[in-house]
Amino acid sequence: MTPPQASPPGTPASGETLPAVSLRLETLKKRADFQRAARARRVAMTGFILQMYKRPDGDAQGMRVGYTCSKKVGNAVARNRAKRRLREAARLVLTHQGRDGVDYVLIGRRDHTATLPFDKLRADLETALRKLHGPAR
RNA sequence: GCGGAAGGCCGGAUGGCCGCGACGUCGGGCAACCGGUGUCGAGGAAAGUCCGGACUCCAAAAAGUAACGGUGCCGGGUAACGCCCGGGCAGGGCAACCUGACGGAAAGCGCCACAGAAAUGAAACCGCCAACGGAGAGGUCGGGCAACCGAAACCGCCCGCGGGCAAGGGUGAAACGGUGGGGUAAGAGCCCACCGCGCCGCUGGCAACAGCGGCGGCAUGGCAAGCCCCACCGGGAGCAAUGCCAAAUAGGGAUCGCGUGUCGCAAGACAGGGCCGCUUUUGCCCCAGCAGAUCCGGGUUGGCAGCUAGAGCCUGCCGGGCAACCGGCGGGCAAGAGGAAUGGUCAUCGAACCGGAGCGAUUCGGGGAACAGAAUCCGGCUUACAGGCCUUCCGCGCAU
RNA sequence: GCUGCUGUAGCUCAGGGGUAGAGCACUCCCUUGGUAAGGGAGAGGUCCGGAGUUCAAAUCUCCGCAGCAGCA
Repeated sequence: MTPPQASPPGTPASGETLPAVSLRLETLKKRADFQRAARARRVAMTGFILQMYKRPDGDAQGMRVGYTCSKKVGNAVARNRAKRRLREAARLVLTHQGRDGVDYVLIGRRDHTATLPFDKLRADLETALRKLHGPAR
């Protein structure tokens, strides 16, 4: 999985100083990445649970996002809809406020992810990001 | 107008902005890729995975057969089906129409609890009947004025013995044809009529079957979604199949099987052995310290193909057919993801539903769409589903 | 996606056409100074749901609904 591409040792691996630059979103696909994020810091909101894993310095650059909607969320329609709304929220928020070198995982919740007003969902994501970015040091 | 039956269709619409997936194309870049642009992008059930196929692998195929499984009125349609169409029969409905796992119980085995006399070649609990024997309280007969005594031909009762009968009773889901009449000691298909049943013949039909006639004289209780018999069909596994590339690990261990002939220098040939349950035929493999089978352990949880044009769907005309469907000519449509694309938002219009006004047509405000998301692909079935539209038909009521 | 298996008392399971059972747990009583163990008595069921076959279905058949497992 993800062979290390050995970024130049001189590069400062801090994406934390450039929040205004819009970053490309890469989708998380490997099971191992999800499991690693699941052990990391998290914050729960009404519409979702956000997990954030800071990859070690020297790893590949770029921000990655994963989405998880298990069978607990509902049937196939509810799961897909929840995933799409999370994806749209991530596109609007994380491209501006996300950080480089970080894996985010958004987990859908039963009933709320698919029905919450989108503005609320988006605002919650911003709040959750502040909580995770703030005290983490 | 009210109530109902059948078949078919739709199942939110239009537009703007920002995004997503696939393919094509243009530009930039050595390349990874980036940017622009065009086209296409969920369903009637995409679902359940219940049937049938295509396709792939198990080495391939044919014939027969055993076991196992499936189907089950008849005929047709189809690549095939447990599907569809038409017909028959049975049941339901006033009708339109609907429903039906609908072969065989006189090949065999098995089961039929409880109750009941008896649960299937009948038997006989209560009961019915005549004869015989007994008894002698009643009627009766004889005697006597009467109390009473006696008799046993008749009527009825009681007891006994061996017979005849199965109509009636009661039990049960079911009791060895039903109803009526004759008949008899009492009864009984014992006889007769009708109905049912069975057999035979004729007619109609490809057939299931129907109609008519004759005969039999009741023999044939139910269950085959119990075993079974008969007819027909079926090899197994599944796209996470399967093939290829790359990476990685210790090419590890255990069990089973063969242990090998003749000719030939050899190649090979012939025996022999093995290979989808078995047999046969064709075919393929083996002859070595090995190759084979099964299992355990270890590694990888990457990429590409399979992967979307096929018995395809829709439709116009013509032809065949009652129809399902088939044939011909023409037109149109047709997603291909892979942690898995259809989303977000705004505007306009909007069905159900809720509230107000009105006798009502209607109108004002609120509200903002059911079940549900392609995962190899087709044909069906089944299940879920707010609401709406169209066509045909039936019954009742009113008018003519 | 594909393929299997299982649903019976609070829990673990029997029963495979004829009145629903066992063990543990629960309630009450006995025993003990008290508790456990032991003994006795008792309560507890839409047999996952709906149709069908049958006189009769937890059992046989069909259609659903849940839960669990396996397969790259």
